[in-house]
Amino acid sequence: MFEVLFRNVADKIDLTEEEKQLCKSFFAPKKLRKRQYLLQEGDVCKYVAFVEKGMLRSYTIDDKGSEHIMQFAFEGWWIADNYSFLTGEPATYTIDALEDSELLLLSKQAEDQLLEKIPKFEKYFRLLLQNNVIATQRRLMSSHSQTAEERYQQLIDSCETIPQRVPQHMIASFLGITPETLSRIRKQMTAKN
Amino acid sequence: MFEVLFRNVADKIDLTEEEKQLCKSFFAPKKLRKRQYLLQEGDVCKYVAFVEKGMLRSYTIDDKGSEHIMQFAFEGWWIADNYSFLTGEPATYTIDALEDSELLLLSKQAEDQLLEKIPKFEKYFRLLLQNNVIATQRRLMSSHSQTAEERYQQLIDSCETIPQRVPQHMIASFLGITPETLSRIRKQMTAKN
DNA sequence: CTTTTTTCTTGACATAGGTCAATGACGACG
DNA sequence: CGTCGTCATTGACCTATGTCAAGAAAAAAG
Repeated sequence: MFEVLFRNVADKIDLTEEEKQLCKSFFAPKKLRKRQYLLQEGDVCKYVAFVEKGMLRSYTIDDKGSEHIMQFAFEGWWIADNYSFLTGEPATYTIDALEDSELLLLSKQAEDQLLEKIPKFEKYFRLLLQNNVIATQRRLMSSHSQTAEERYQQLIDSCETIPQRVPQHMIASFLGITPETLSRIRKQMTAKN
Repeated sequence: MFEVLFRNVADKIDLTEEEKQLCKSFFAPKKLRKRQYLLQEGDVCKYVAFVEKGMLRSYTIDDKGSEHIMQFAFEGWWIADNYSFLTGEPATYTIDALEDSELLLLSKQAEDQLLEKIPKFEKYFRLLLQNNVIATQRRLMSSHSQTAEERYQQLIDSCETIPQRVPQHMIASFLGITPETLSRIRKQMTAKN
């Protein structure tokens, strides 16, 4: 526990040994079995979760009942319903585990204290958020300017392991297309090469 | 100058009078005429800009030469090519003024100093970024789950003044549809009521 | 005002991707 | 090792939105 987190933190800020020890006290470890929920739509998101092991996803369900995956969170990623966490409003996202997972949970309180005791974390979270904005904006622009095939190609280029760890229909959902369409795209793509 | 900025900052953090004075020194005021560029694709984004007056937009141009608007920035909003600003890589976005505008520019250096001298600003920027993530994620999920008509309706509901200040084809571009489609959608919508 | 440029509308047609339904392929589990 | 649920594939057809081209209308420029 905490190895992945500290490696991740070290990329952005430097922590002393004491700070690391202190830091640990703010997190609550939690294990999740595959298919278990971390957060259900309508509940308040009380934690941001850091993934030490395994993987989760967050998704919304629209009026017609279809799922739309917002995020996959692999080892070393954070996941939460940011809006619900920030405001205390009911969550619009559902979060569940795609594999057996080990998490570090940070409550709002704990986050406040962490930031107060180790202000460097302000910078850490700021940088995280910055990268998140950049990535989400890119995804949006891709949605507006590229075909489904192009987006799929880019996704697997940028993360080769995804097809091995995530069922195809979830990749489709992440890309904003139907499983049928993704299946056809893949067929075409293999035909090409 | 600075009225809009300080009002905006005050929503998120409290500044003393001295801090405000100090703060001012980090910003460079700049006026932009309508249609003038703040940033061109390929140049490095050296500033984040706060809009005191007027409005800007940021957009990308795809391989086929079509524009895709990422953001409109009205009074009280920030705008930049975050990735380019963060990394010093050439910008993928272009930013220009849709109206005569007054800006406050913050360079990377100035930002670093601002954060160092008035650490409260870490929190301010963190909250800004958080809202930005939330909004961009919503837009992405809308793109994946809603029709063009629904997205247009929501946009004008959430910002009634937009159609008055922004040409229709730019709203279309922001929504990720063609001007023709938006024109047809509007026709249908007036037919309904 | 008149001219020019930009923006918006409309029609005819094309196409990417969605929908529905059936079938096959697997892996998990009793 | 059979059965059940999940996942992927495929076909036939449908629909939202894109493309191209031509005008009309509005706004900016002279």
